[in-house]
Amino acid sequence: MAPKVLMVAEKPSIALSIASALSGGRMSSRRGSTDVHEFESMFQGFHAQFKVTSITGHVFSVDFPSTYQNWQVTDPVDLFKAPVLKLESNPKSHIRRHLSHEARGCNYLVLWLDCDREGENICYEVIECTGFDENEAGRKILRAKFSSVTEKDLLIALENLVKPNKAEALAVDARQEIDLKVGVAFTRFQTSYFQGKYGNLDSRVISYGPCQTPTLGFCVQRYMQMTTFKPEKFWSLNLHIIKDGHELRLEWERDKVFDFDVAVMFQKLVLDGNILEVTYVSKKEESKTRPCGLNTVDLLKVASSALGLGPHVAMQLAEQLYTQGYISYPRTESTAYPATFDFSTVLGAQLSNPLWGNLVKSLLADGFNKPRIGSDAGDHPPITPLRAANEEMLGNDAWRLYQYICQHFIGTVSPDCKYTRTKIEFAASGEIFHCIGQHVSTKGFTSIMPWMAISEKNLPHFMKGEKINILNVELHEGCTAPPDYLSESELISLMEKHGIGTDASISVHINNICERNYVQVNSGRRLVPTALGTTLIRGYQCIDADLCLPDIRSFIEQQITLIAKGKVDHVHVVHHVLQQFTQKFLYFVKKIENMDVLFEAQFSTLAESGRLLSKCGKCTRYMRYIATQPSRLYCISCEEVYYLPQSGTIKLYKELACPLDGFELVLFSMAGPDGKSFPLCPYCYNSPPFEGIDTLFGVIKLGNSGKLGKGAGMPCFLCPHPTCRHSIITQGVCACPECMGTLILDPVSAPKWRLYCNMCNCMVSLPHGAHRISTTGKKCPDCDSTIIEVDFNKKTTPLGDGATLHSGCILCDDLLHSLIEMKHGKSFFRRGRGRGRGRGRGGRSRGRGGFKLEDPKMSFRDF
DNA sequence: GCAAGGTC
Repeated sequence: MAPKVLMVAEKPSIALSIASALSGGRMSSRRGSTDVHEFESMFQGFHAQFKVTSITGHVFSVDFPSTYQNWQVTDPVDLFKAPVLKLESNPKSHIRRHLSHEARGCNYLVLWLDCDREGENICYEVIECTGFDENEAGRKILRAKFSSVTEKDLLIALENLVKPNKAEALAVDARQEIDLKVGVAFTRFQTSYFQGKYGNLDSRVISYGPCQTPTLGFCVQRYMQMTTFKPEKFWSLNLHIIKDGHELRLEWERDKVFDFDVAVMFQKLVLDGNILEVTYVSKKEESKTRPCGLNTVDLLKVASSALGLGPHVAMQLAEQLYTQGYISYPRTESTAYPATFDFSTVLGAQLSNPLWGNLVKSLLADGFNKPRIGSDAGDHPPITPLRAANEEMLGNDAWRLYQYICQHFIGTVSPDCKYTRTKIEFAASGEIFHCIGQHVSTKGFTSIMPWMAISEKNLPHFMKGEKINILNVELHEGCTAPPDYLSESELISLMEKHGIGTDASISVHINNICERNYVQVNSGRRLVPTALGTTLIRGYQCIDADLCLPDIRSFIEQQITLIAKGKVDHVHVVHHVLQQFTQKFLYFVKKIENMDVLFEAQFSTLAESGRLLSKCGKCTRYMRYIATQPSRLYCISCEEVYYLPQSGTIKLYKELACPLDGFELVLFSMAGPDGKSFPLCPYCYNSPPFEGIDTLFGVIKLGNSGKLGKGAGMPCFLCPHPTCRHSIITQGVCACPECMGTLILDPVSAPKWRLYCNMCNCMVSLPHGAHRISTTGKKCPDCDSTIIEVDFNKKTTPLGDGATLHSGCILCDDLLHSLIEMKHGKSFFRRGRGRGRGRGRGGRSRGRGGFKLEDPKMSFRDF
């Protein structure tokens, strides 16, 4: 039987290229989690059946077990020693199931992941999913090494399959674990510490990361240079002459001096001599070289500085252009084209362009230049256009980005720009002056990239030894100026230089520090650090400057490189690095007050922030509501913070209190005109009373998304399952007749509903056949308790035909009594003992306490 | 609620 070969690529586009190349275009494709291409061909000397499919980047990502997920319970320092789980990154895409299914019955697994460390790591993720075993007899795992996806390179790779490199994969495992533990530990600690003290930090989370923090560090460093800059006055000489009827200004060789008297002395010296002699005339052929291929970092820099598009947006647009087939893969480090690159075809696609079609035509006719040799990172070819496009097809921003990619590509195959540079030097009383002229002979690539053009400057003719009269010598006073805020483009260069982030992640880190409110993008796309950003960096500098220096990333990289090279065991390296970071963390915690004094000077404490809103259940005093993110309540006397759901508004809810803890309920309304509202208890929201349930009285998940959103409703808090149809008595405001505690609808007994009170463990049965219980929002005129509605299902009701909806007060028999009696002849509820809403506060009861459904003594009245 | 790295 013909052997079966499963091939897996890192992304769908590569799987398609591989299948087309190996099958000669004769394959069939079917849809799956990712597409599968099937064909038959020769493999290792045999006729074989091939399947080529792909994943979409990493299949797994690392995280902590659920026992470490609670911020209140877990001490961040414990995270350094915590176990780490690999979980499917995107469970909904079912990549794992897909690979496992496709691998069934296959004899060979060929891994076509990108040829870098991350790719090597993903190889082992794929192996894990397919169930292949390296030591298994009869099944083989092979790795294809390729530097481009041209047919030729892919066929060569197929002939030279190797084994995947475990050491490189382990280096990535190490990086993942270190990044996770360090990032999460510091983030949780400093978030809890500062959010628990200050009210106007205006960031949901005070994050720390070995990439994002040094990125912020660069912005703040420039800001510090600006604020500490001391301007200095300087003076220079502007010397003018007239030659062939043209006035000409000459540059002073000394440029500027910082002493006024010295400047005046030079001015006098030159004026007294009054004659200028040409001492040197040079004329040189110069050239400005055409660009190398375009990589991601250069694209992002141009997008920011010339097109005004931020890196995050630029990457989104590039991604869109790529998936629509207008450009090649946009995430690459390489500026060198592969040897087999087909320039004519790429150029040919641009012939129809109205702006540069003619230029392309002449390049194709006259023979275009081979691009300059750039650097080959072994990942993907430089970014080039593929299909022709116009503005209508792409939309303005995508079109401008596409246009640049085209111009750059055409530039790379155009001639260099050639020009003549003339320099004339003059002397006057021993002082040297000069002027420079430029004349372009070949525009070359600057025709298509006009912003790179050499400016023409014609000079009159000068002869060596020629003497010229000085027209005047002006003393110009200037002042040194501080540098401007760091531009995005400069930041990208710094990140690249220091190895912070990768081509794919640089834009993410910059976006992160913006979203966390550490920097703001100013006009001209310059990054202005916020008070929060500068305070954080100044704080790290006070405690441990390493934490915000780029070396922190290079240290990790250098350590894991030892693993990749097989020099040190990965467990040892991880242990060693984490031990160092644990020490740094403990020292940071110990010295946090040094950072805190900076925060104190900059921000308002929680006690000074927000406004009084709702009562604390512990001290019964009003708590302050802080609306800036993260929105929360702060009790000044208890010094406790209660976080609230974000992105919405909060107001007091009917002055009702939660029966479990006495905290006043608040109403959360989601943002937007149709935003739903949910009542919630601030205490329960922060520490859910029932295990596995997000919160009592409102909020949180419903629907498949598991998030608040369109279609979300109030869940049954007894049964957290999203499809549970049990409703709770709305907002739980019906009071228990015994103790005035809130009665909770018990779905366990459905369809024979019961209400139970978990304060006093009593229970009230409701009529059999009731299929919905809810509150009316109306109050009983007698006792001020809430009137409930009992909706009976006609078919099952023992009450007889016509029984539909009954309203009544749960405390005051009268209303309910009379209503029910009309149909039934007896009351459901015993008369309540108390009247009014006074309620003793019991201890907080966790879980369902002593409530026993089957215990008849507990039953208030078993109907 | 948290990192950084893939990719869509």
